Amino acid sequence: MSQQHGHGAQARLAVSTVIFALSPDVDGDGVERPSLRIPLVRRLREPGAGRWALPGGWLPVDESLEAAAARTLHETTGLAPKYLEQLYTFGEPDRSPDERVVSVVYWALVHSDEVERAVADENVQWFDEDELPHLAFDHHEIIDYALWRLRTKLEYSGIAHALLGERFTMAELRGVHEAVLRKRLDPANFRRTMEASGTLVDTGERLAGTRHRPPALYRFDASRTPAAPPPTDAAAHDAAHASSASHDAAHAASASA
Amino acid sequence: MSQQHGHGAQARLAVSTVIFALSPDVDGDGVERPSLRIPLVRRLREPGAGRWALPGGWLPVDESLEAAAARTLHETTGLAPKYLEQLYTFGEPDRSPDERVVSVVYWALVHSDEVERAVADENVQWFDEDELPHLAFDHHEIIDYALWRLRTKLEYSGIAHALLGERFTMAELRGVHEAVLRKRLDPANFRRTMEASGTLVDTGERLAGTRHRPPALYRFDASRTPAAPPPTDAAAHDAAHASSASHDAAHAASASA
DNA sequence: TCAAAAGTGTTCGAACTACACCCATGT
DNA sequence: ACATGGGTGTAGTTCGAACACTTTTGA
Repeated sequence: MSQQHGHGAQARLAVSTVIFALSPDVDGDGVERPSLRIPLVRRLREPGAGRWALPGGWLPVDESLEAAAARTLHETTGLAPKYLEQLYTFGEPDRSPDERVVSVVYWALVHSDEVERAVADENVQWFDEDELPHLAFDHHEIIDYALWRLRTKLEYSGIAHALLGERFTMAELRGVHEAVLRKRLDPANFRRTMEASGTLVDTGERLAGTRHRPPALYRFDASRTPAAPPPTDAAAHDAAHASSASHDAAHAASASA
Repeated sequence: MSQQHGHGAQARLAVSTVIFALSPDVDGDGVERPSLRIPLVRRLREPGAGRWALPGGWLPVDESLEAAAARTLHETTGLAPKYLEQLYTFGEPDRSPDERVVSVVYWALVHSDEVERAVADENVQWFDEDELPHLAFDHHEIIDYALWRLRTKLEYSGIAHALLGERFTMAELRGVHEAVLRKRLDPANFRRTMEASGTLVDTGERLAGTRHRPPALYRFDASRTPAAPPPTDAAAHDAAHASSASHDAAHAASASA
């Protein structure tokens, strides 16, 4: 029952992404606390023309959800995400004034290394996490949710490195945590916690040019990641690292009774 | 760019639900360990006709995602879910042989009180969690993921009660945890952990008719639930309790650059 | 030699585990 | 009275927070 609606009266499927990156370190010496930044695009057509919105687009019939999110991200920022994960699917019937649109939303983390190359013109701008403009639709709620996810996940998972470059100091890594969690962390305890996680590798190199004692440079070792969740491969919610394809799996609607 | 595809070449949107309930307690005295059961429907048409699949259907244009999941659940089991939450959206292009189908999957917990009334005929059957039949599409992966979610969430959230009735003993609640987590729990420590969570209320009543000392009956107090996540109201992933509407929010595809 | 961050050691208390033990009821 | 789960007490352990302290560099 209630199955055949014909292909005409369907909701349209969109994919959007909440992209996070760190503000460039002003001094380059790690003294300044970095802040979280999010790129938004200006809507050029109705509904919501002129307002800022999340980068996204309609889902092409032959493209996977994750691939669409990655493409969107690249088209907007010019960068490749180091981390990409499905966030939630928003689909209230009344969210878009004209037609029914269901949006599968992803969230992404981008290297600070490459942020300098980021696109930014009059229609694409990066906003500070706590200085967001008036947004189209309910994109503000979506971003709030993505921020909550990021903060929650940071506390039990080693994703902070995805916002840094290949090599980083312990202080830089701590700076990411402090910026995201919005609170100071004890350097001694932070170091021990990270070392205990076993996901960091001391490269042997040290960062010269600081005003004082040169800190060790670490890199993240993905192979040492704890245990990944059992489900659909990279399991979307609590695993892994972008790029790895096939988060998604098949399914088709089934008859009821 | 890459925006207008026309309304013809779209993916179709389906909603499915993984429903969990406890097997009826055989003896009624809580001695038997209950087990998790999942209702499946037999597909009547191609593709995958004859195979078992998750209850679900096409998304009507004017129905919210959650409402569609709840309706599906009711049509299949004849019951109302006590807990309903979005799980993940599956959308690989090749999952369904004929056309592109994107499925928004929910998971639900159902009262054991009402499970007796559950529908079950030749096209709707309840299967034990570890005795699933050959499933259509990748529904097995989806169920595995839902099971992982259930187990993970049980450990930090008080959702176990949603599988029981209004009033329950501490041993029954522990039985749910043991059945879901597949391991024995220390009765003393379990009791203290639950009492410390502050979400249980002693009704003052006691369960008579047991072979020995009558245990106290508790009920769950939703108002004492810890702090709900900030985002979109009930916040889908880590909050809340079904029924409460408006998980979802608006969004429409936006132009890029 | 001094400032400042890198990095180490130690103590404290909360939270969880294991397990001994008493309590109340039906038979 | 006794078997059986209901329910309480308590000691050991683990883990993170707090903070004193030593090390290493540039200026």
